[in-house]
Amino acid sequence: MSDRKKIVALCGPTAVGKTEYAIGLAREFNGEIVSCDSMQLYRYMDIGSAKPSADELKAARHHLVDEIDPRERFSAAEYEKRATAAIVDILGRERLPIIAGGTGLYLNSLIYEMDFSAPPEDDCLRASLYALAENEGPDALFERLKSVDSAAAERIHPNNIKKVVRAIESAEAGVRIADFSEVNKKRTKWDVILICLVRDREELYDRINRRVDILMEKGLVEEVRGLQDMGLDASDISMKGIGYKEIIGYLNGEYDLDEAVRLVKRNTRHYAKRQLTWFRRYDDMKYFNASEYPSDRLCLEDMISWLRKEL
RNA sequence: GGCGACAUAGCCAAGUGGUAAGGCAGAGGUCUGCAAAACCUUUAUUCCCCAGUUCAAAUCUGGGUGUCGCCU
Repeated sequence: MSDRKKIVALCGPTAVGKTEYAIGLAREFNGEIVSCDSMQLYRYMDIGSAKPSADELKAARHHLVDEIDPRERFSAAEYEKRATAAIVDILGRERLPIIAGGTGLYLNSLIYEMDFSAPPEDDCLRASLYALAENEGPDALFERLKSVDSAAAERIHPNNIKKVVRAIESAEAGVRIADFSEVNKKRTKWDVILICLVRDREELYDRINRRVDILMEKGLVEEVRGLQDMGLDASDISMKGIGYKEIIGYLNGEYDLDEAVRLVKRNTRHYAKRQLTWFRRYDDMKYFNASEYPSDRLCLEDMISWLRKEL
């Protein structure tokens, strides 16, 4: 049909088993994996982010894993740039890019033309806006948003201070942030075939709970201690990741280790649920429920044969 | 066997005569430069059971059942 190239995106909630499936697809279709994961990007954060193992990284070429120093500030805009470069590179070598991961906003930036031209963060202004919310309440901050961008005020909840601040910051610099619902132009460089791997909720939650226990056995606490020794603390973006922020709380003496583990499990379950909500926005998503197959191998085979027809 | 306390949603729990707080878990959702973030919505026609008092009972009375504690 069109001369646009087809690429694949394998998404799904955390702990569903994406890594293994993505490698399976990469092997079958001469592909390379472009990670779409806001935490696996960071170096030194191997255990908590459930990064692919050394063997898995060898089994297929991975991009955007282990690329960023956790002390750096990263953003969706930055991801979009790097991932686009990786995809162009892979296509240039006549191989299939397979986007794999669960970070919805990042994925979205590769499917749709998102306008990241809005001004970047202004720390000084942000600090004063947060201070305003702190001292005079979220409503005072919200009034300011109304005066500079009434359309944004229509769709942002007054309590969502982070978003209100961003909208004010952008509007006062001259660019009103766009409404997500208006982002409907697909990217012109490629067509993304969307696949979502899911499992029955109960099974997924069970996998999450078990995975957290495994991360603990692998030495998550030691990993976090090491990151603290590197100078990282709760204020770093990378340390907002699930598994990191809770262990930091434990190391700071806010609660005991059992409580930290309970929080990691709970927050991971909540996260998986939010991811599933996000993916529902894509009408053209093809779902594979691994719980409906007797084995992962058979599910992967089914996925491969479906994809073969699509490519 | 005796005495006492308690019994409210999957869990924790407030409520001592005026029509069931809150938290957690669960479910649904929002999303344009921190996204594993941030935020929103939602969950008991009924308070262990039976009878009684009252205009009105989760709240008071009697009986039953159960749990826990203490004593023998």
